[in-house]
Amino acid sequence: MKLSAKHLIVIAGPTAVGKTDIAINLAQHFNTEIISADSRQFYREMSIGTAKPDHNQLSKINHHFIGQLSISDYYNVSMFENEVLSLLKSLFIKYDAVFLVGGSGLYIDAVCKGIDDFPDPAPELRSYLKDILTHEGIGKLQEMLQHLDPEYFVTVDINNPNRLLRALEVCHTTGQKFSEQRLNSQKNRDFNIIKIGLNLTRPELFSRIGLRVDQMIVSGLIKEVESLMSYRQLNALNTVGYKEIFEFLDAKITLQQAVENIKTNTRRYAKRQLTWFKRTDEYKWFEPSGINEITNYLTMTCK
RNA sequence: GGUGUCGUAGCUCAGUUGGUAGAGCAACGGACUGAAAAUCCGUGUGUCACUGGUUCAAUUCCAGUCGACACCA
Repeated sequence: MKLSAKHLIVIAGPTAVGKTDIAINLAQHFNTEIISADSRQFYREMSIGTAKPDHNQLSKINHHFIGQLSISDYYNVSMFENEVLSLLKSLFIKYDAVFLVGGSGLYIDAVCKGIDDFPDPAPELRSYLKDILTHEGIGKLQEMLQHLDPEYFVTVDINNPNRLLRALEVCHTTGQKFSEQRLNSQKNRDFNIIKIGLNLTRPELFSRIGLRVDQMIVSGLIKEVESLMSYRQLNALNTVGYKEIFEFLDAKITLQQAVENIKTNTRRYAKRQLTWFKRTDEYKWFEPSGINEITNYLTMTCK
């Protein structure tokens, strides 16, 4: 453990487990602020479908990185890392502990461990490579990568277009192999990091997901999605809760089917989140009802 | 009440001319360093309704029971 008196307390866990409420309680108890690490709550146009904290919740504790972007803004993990680090610098002047709360594992890891620096690829390059994918298929991308970076080619998720596009993008932009630049280096942070994971039994979690999706419909999800219809091609809207309602609005499926699909896709998302967080033993796991245990644990650990 | 059809995985269904069974979806497991609520990979989880009979062997053939549906009364 570092000698620094500053602590970043991470609260992670699957969607719908109850992170928002717990984090607010804890932030009140420790008298501090919350940084959100939720890659879809960044967007101000998406509220109901992302289960953003409501006005009442936001008024209790200062939240950062909620609704600071528009869905048409370009954004990525590296930008998040830099912005959070610079925000932390100023928050740690006022507070000894700050909470980082969310379900986006990659974003949390970028803040905690850092991410290798790559130059930003030109937007034209990205669309050029995407065109190749669309018109010539993934085989062509595989061929290109095998030629440009044979080392990465043998370890890459060969059928995953996103991985191939990214590697090619970096190779082309830098003129060097992706594998030579992706060092997976761990950056040192001048604050201590404490990681808390929240989880429930599967039946409890799945039941909460079902209830929350039903509640979203009641709260006006359809209207929210309808208002975004003309932006549907944007990446931010390639999101559970939005893509299914688009299909309903296209009259491709019934509302009932759309709701079922949202529940199913949310369950799968929750499972992927758990896979991410469980692959390290850095998290100390609690049930969301165990607020007292968490408070005690944090009080002890922060000393 | 009678006749007929059906009963196989969580769901929808296929199949076995008798050698204990397989698809889709769901589910489960995993990967993942600039799209990450994205993207990708892997895995059948089963008293073949029940009870008997025939047979070396029955999920398959036969009988009965139960259940579902349809038609006739």
